[in-house]
Amino acid sequence: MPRSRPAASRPLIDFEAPSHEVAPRLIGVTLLVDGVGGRIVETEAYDREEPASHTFGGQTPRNAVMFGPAGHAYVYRSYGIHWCLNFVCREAGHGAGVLIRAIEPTHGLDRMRRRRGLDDPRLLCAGPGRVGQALAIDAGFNGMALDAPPFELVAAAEGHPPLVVDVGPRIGISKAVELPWRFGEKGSRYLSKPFRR
DNA sequence: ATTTTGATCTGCT
DNA sequence: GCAGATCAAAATG
Repeated sequence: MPRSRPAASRPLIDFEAPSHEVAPRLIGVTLLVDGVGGRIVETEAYDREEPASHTFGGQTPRNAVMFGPAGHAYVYRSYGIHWCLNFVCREAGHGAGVLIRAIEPTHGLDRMRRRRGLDDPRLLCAGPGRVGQALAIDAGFNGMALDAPPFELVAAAEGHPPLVVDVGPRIGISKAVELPWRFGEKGSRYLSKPFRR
């Protein structure tokens, strides 16, 4: 009698899917970089077909990784200051990804506090630039595979009550504002901004 | 409580 | 030149 296949033998997330489908599935998943991180509580989807995406105008040196295979990290510099982390989605050549916007810190709080120069856990990873600083992301992570160290993704534990995902418009963009491609854990105190309705 | 400003990178016009 | 998938400190009401 074959026993059921261990969950670890199957990829945790199918990144070869549209980013607006991958983004909500990432909510509740634990993201660790060198053992530091926590539960993803906020994401945004971006896609080549849509003008808010870095890939909208085609491939450039900066966004080249997003045109590569899914399941890799796309890291970009935001406003000249911050490093932001994305997960590449869809088939190679498409140009789609999910921006990691906020994390509920659970692992390596001390290291995150040192990197951020802050104590309040609610401010450690509440925003894409803050996530980058807390996890010590920089250009060297661009293009790295997400299924190998230093990255680690851990499935969400089944919660009681079960996890509910809020949906809304993306933040900080001026084009394609109508797309409801921001996702977050309902009621989380670790979001970059609350969800309205 | 809301607005402004500085940080100063990347790609487009 | 300038706008942008941002954040924090400073100025202002």
